[in-house]
Amino acid sequence: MSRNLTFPRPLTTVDVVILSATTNALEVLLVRRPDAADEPYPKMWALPGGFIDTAKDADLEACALRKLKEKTGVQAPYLEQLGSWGNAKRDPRGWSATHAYFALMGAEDRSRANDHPGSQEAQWFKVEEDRVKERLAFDHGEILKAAVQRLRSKVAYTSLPAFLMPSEFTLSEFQKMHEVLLGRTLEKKAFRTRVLTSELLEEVPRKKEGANRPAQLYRLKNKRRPIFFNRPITGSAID
Amino acid sequence: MSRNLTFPRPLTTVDVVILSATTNALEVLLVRRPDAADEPYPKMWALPGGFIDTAKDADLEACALRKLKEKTGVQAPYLEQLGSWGNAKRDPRGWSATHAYFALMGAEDRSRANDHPGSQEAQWFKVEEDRVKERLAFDHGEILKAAVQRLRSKVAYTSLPAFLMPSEFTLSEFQKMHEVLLGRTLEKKAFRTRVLTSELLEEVPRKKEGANRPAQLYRLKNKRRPIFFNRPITGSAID
DNA sequence: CCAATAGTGTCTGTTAGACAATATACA
DNA sequence: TGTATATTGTCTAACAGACACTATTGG
Repeated sequence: MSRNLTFPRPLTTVDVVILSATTNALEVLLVRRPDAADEPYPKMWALPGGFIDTAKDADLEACALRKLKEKTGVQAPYLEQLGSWGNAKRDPRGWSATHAYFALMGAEDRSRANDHPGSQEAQWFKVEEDRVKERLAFDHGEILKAAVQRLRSKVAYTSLPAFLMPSEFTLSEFQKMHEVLLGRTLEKKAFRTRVLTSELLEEVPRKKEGANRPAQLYRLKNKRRPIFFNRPITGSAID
Repeated sequence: MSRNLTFPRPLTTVDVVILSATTNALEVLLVRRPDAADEPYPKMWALPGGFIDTAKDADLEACALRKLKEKTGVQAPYLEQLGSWGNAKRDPRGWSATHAYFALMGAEDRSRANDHPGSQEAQWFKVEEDRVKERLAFDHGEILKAAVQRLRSKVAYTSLPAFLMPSEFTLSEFQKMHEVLLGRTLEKKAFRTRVLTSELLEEVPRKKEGANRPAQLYRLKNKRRPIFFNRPITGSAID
């Protein structure tokens, strides 16, 4: 069957869609492609990623984490395998396949990423709908789109938005994050009941003060695993 | 950054977890590894799959479909990307990564697969819990487990079980399929209401006769896309 | 009539959606 | 007190879970 090792091997990369959010918008971290004659898509913006280092990377996830760390200095954000894309045309150098991951980064990690002295020019781009304004290298636009769609669809039935929050936050801030991701307002009471009756958050003995009634601060009970709700929250009907 | 093309390229394969079901159990199609000196895991059972043919395969999914067709003769079953597995140890020949897919095959396609004169010994194995009795080649046991878990978790909130049914079936048979996959009985009324109020099925003008009241036969409205329910069906509570 | 399976009626419990009402800060 | 935001109360609708009941076939 497989007169195996003689098959030409596809180029293999790992790319990471690193997402974070301001109070207004979802953002993605992109890096600029090198400007060299032998590099495809020179100077264009692209997802952080690149070839697997078979000497350093024990497995695919380790490779994704390495790239994440190199670009942002962040060790352990929420990380999920997104899918893989491979075909004959996506890379002008030949048949190539990429293993894509997506990472969510809270406010503290986001600032750390901003301070990180990367070897490559890197910048946060606002995500509108499911794309950035720039045309990206390779099929990275498509991969970004898949990541954003995955995140958006999971917002309705998981606690993923929690991984985009700072370490302490109010319920209103948490609701606002959901609304930014969904692009739609949510019903306050339904949101609060849902969140508070789940085992997602715990109170911290502090309030956020302002020119109004202070708001209870909460933090995540489990910084690693998302929780799954068994009914979606959608705000108004989708029809 | 990437002094790229000089990196050693991992071995790259595509594997397919082909699932079908009898009225009693979920089953998976496995093939026997060749018995040759230069082949790893000789004579062991493994998932159908193998190297990408960069000349023939336009993309990863085309490669998965090609392997599916080669092993079963089936053209277009339900096919979904499952994930990728890659590390230094899974293949003794070196750093390797596989892109895994999973396919669901209805009764007719299942018989067609049985009749298909494959180039390699192939056989259906009963899946118990989330494994087969045999130890599989490579990390295929782990990949199978992921496929079965994905299928099982989707049973509760999608119409995936429909893709394991024959082209016409009764609601009782459909319910039984759910029960086989979940390993738990379901409440008849809740099941029927859920299915019938969705847009999943349409009646065919025929009944299934037996030594009892004849049952209405139904068929899938859309043979390609699953539908998503917005509440899970679980039978008894999960606690 | 009996056995067996198909199919329905109806009540309860949970939780999202809508929206009004109340609470607590600062200025 | 007024303004702003936090927090709660309450009613409704949708739908799963439980379980009893009726329907329709062959033997």
